[in-house]
Amino acid sequence: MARSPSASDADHSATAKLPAEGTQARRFGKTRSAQSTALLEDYVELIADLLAGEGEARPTDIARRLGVSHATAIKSISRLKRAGLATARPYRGVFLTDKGRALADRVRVRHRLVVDVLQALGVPSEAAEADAEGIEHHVSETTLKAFAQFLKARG
Amino acid sequence: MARSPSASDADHSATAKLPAEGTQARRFGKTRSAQSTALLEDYVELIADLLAGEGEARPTDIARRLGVSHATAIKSISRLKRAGLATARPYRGVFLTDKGRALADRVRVRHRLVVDVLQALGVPSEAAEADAEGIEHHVSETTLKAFAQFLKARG
DNA sequence: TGCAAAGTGTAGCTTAGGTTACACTTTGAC
DNA sequence: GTCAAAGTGTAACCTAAGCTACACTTTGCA
Ligand SMILES: [Mn+2]
Ligand SMILES: [Mn+2]
Ligand SMILES: [Mn+2]
Ligand SMILES: [Mn+2]
Repeated sequence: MARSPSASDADHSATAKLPAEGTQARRFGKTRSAQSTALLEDYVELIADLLAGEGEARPTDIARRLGVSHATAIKSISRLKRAGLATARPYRGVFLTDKGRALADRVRVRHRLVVDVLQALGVPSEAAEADAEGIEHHVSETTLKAFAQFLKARG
Repeated sequence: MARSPSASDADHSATAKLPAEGTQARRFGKTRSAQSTALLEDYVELIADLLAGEGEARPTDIARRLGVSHATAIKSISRLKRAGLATARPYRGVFLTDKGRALADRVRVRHRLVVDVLQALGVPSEAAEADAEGIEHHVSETTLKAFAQFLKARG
């Protein structure tokens, strides 16, 4: 088609609000990759909590808490194993590897921080908890630092 | 297996940090459904921006800005059509329906607000823009109101 | 001691979202 | 006017994540 120059060249756009193509693509790409790790993060966080709270993490408990079928949970646990985050033997519950425990720790801290910031901004606690469950996976290290700073400065 | 009572009954857990099963399941379910609309939201927002800035929204431009192949963009545009958010005729670009425009407006306002709050918290602008691209899809109406309130109160 | 209920695992299906490869339109430039 | 390059559409394939249905283990309790 040999790309018409009429509406696309340079920056003479009406509102001048579109970011550079590559910049925008990089941002969306980051978001997509965050989504692909979100599920792993939620699983390891939950498994760590169950292990700490109940002494064991069983597929059915995990499934019930996530609101999915046990079959779905079991398949995701396989993905955790493939990713080197968890171990599990048939009928014997799920455990975290060192790597899984390390991830769970980071994820738990981040979750807490996101909830605290939301509440500091005046978000009611149930909304803060619910929204944090999704937001946490998209908060970069840079943003995390700013959050910590903000909470500290604010007492 | 008849569920052993030993470690699961009541609330006598060690750390007492786990939310009620149903509450937690509801939160995770909300997050999952937000993820399923995130892609639609990003597409309509981008299409609206392209229409405003360039006068047209073509599959290849959309694909380049999202950082995906044009084939992927075209398939997602089909999903937008199925959802009643967009129209498109072969080789003729993409347009938004009234519903699509309305969604784009809401999404743009929300995107802006999230970026502004992040920056107000001290997040550098590129990180704010990048993180907002993911965060925005998980911000509830309740949280949105709190954000607006916070920005107003703070000048 | 056994057996039913609960839990676990697997198979088969679906949708979403991504890819590459290839064929078909469109259109600006010559 | 032609025609090549750019854009568009479609097919075939992949993985992730969800589901239901069904078969197999485990284990508390009668
Ligand atoms: Mn989460
Ligand atoms: Mn979490
Ligand atoms: Mn977005
Ligand atoms: Mn956005």
